[in-house]
Amino acid sequence: MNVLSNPGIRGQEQSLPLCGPRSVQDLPHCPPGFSLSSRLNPAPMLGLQSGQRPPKPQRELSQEEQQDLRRKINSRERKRMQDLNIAMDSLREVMVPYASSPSSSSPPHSHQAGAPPGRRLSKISTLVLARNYILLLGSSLQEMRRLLGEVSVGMGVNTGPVPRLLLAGGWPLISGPSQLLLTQESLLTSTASSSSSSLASAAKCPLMSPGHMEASLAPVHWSSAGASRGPLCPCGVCRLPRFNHSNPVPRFPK
DNA sequence: TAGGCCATCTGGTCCT
DNA sequence: AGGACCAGATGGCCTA
Repeated sequence: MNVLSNPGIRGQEQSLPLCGPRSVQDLPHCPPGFSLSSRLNPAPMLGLQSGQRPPKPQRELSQEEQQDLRRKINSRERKRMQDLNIAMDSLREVMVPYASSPSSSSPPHSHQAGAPPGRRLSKISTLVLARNYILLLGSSLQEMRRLLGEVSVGMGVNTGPVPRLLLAGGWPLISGPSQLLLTQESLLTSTASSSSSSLASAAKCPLMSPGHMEASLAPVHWSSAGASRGPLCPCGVCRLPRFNHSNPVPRFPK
């Protein structure tokens, strides 16, 4: 039986290896020639080029040893992905205060009684939002520095107490990541359904399109003025002003 | 029912 | 050698 077919068990800490069509439980049914890896069961390399050393002869592992090793590898991979999901959840907590499922231990689409409305941000949405939020913070910092300079010049002092604008908390920029989601429009129709539909339209976001993903890595120049005036992205996720990427930068080489 | 999102398994590659 | 990381494959769940 595949535990994935058991609702509610997904995402929970699995101390035991999964049983399923692709689990180690079915290894005995694997076709001839199946190998866990070239390291576990060194087989002739089909694409071995001349000059390359053939793999060192290694001890053949028994079927039980192979299964144990495969369980260990699977367990590590599961743990790794769970850690990744934990980190993603912590990022979601920062980005989306109304996330319905704060923990990855809950089914991603569950609508349990008592759970807050709305849907958990997808991974891609979380990452795009985080990126945009970081960019916005950077531009806010720049704007703050610029205004601080103006205030200092106006007061005729170079150094002095923090301007009252800052002390009063009236900074006209962004107050938190949720502002990336709760635009004026969404505030007017502030319902969970609108949030869900906005998230559903994330896939249509031009910023998230494959082509734009490349360009979106380029440095962008934001300003609070531009953020308040420019046309907003039609997708419901980022809801950020469109901007032009003039100098796309290459990805980091793998 | 199709599409999106996800967890898991798996084999390969790289690093320590 | 063992672990981390990655990407492809697969199948389940959910929503429109």
